[in-house]
Amino acid sequence: MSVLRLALPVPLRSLFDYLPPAGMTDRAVAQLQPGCRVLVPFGRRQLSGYLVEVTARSEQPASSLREALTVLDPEPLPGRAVWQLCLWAADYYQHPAGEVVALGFPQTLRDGQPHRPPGCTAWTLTQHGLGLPAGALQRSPRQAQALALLQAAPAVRAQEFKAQGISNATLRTLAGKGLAERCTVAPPREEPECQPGLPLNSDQSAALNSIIDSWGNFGCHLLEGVTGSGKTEVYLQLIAHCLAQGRQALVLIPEIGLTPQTLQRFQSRFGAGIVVMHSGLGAGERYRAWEAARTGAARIVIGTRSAIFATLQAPGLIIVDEEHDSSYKQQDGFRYSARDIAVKRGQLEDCTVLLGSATPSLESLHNALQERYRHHQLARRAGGGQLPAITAVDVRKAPLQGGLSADLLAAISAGLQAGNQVLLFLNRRGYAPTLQCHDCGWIAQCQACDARMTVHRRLRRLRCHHCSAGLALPRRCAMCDSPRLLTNGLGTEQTEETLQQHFGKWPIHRVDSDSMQGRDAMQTLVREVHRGQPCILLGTQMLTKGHHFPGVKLVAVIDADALLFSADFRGEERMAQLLTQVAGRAGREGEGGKVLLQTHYPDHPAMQAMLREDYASQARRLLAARQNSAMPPWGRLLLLRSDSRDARAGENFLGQLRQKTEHSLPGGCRLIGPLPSPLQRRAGKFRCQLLVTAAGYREARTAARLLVAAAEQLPASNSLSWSIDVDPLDLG
DNA sequence: AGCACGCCGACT
DNA sequence: GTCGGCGTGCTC
Repeated sequence: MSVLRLALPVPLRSLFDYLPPAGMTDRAVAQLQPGCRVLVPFGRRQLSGYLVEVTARSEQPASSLREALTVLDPEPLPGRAVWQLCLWAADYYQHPAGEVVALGFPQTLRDGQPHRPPGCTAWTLTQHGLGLPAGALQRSPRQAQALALLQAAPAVRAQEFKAQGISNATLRTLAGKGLAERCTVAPPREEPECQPGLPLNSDQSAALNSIIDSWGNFGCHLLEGVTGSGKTEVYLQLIAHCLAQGRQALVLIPEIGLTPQTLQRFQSRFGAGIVVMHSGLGAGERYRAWEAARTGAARIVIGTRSAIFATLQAPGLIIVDEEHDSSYKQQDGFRYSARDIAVKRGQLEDCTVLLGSATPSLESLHNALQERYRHHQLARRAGGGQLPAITAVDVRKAPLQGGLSADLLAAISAGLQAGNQVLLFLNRRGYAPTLQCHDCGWIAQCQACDARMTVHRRLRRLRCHHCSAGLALPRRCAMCDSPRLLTNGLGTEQTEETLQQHFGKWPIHRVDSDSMQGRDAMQTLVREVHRGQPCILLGTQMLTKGHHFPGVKLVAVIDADALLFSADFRGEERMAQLLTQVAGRAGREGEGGKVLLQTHYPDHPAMQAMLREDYASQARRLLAARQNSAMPPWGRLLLLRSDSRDARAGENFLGQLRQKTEHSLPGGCRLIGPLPSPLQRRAGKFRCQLLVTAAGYREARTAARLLVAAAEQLPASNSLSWSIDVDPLDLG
């Protein structure tokens, strides 16, 4: 007896056993390969699962086994490496394998549709047509010509007939005689035509040559290059090398990093053969891109996080740009890190992996310093430009208008008058983070979260930035009915007003998720700013990611203090990355870039570090400090979260989990909690967490398996859900 | 996750 | 009398 063991796309970690479809021979069953999709009945519905193995017997009672309906794929669609990668990731992140594998498929295939590659129309000979001798149909020269083409290849694209002057009518005649028929074939492989690269400076060519020298096997490289040092040019020339070897390149970019600018740069260098994969794609486009990557029709695949699961026909290079960016880590459901999976994939595909950043994560830096990765540094700006000077603006006792000190206002004014562009960074959208009653002190809180509601004046609404709640801006206090309501603190909307008063005659562009609503709002803005006219750019992180504004000479951080007192152990790392990235927007072209940090704590060690050291040396210092606390990257973390309607249930659940597992965890593991999450109530649910620290990779993996097994055995009490986060980024 | 079954409130 | 609310239980 043969049993098909399947991974099903359901949130259940077990595999499911089925009998082979009725009528399938033992021989055919024995030849099935892992990764094939199999359509099965599941409860009252049908699902398309993935064959993990064919086994001789099942743990399940034979009577409970149901028959599979059909095997959907004669050959598995994911390549061997991606299949292995998915199983590895499912185990590493302790997530159901079926859901992981499904991520590598376009929606129609997940739904169990047969694989009909979206290709070009073509013609092929029928059985009858194949029987014709060469040189047949002499009485009709057009038909004979068409036949000759069809006899030379298994299928010929309609386009090629057209090119030969053979009309559709001729082909239809052949079809009418039962000799030929329509079919679809994969689009032809588009060959990129590499334009010559820009000249490289010595750092760039050293990095490029060193990576090329170690080409041909798995190897991971960290390219640490200051902002403006020309990392992208190194990527492009490395991709050109990869293409010349007949291999494909996969380029991952952060979620919002896919700017038309980036794409344009790739297109103008390589011309054809590029596909893009991101969440904005429609179902059809996505399928097309996926198929082009899988068949090799696409030579370069540029995509966001989930593109790491796209099968490639012949990968030679995987690039993770801005590898420190937190959007590589999925923050819900299957909480994977595309950057970490990229390194694993490089091993499985035996190809080169390149992680690039101006501000590498301490994880990657650690791997580089431990010589697990090759380390390449670009310390100079490509055009020879100077890195901007960073200065603190001490705002203690200084009067602030809309958060702007007199010094900053003067600097902005001077910049604009000199014909420069100015970039202001404020990582808080809305008008003000708090609405308070002046008479009784009442503060507008979200009903569903432990959070204050943000005032959005333009919209005349209060909104919670942690859930979807929103309500009309109240005119009177909810407690005492006083009409004297004040706003406390400030956001981009308010600062924009102040700027409007002072610099009304210059254009002021606010750039946050509220103001950049339209599909191409950002693109329109970028085009406008690139014209180079003096203006003010005021925005949140949105402004700093993936966009270059060469005309900006002055950058100011309006509230640098907001980054100073983070409870998270990564707080300082994040602050250094963010401020360095923001600062890097200044003076990209030529010289004279200036960066001002407004702060009440100019003497705070982290602030001093920003002023005196570059990122590279800060990062090394922070890395050393982490060693003492055995925090990542020296140690490993697992986070178990619970989510429940009632405040106690989650703490109970995690407490039991702790009791059940703490004596069997591998040595060196420590448990912290259960504790309420920093924002305990969110969207009406109470959140708790149990943090596990482990000494290393092996210990963390063992602990993860143990904890999940134990959690699954605990009674699934009402309205409680739990999840595990392996290598969590946010302990919140 | 779906999709059932199951047992209590406001409607034709 | 039913339509339907979502609690809870199962899926090889």
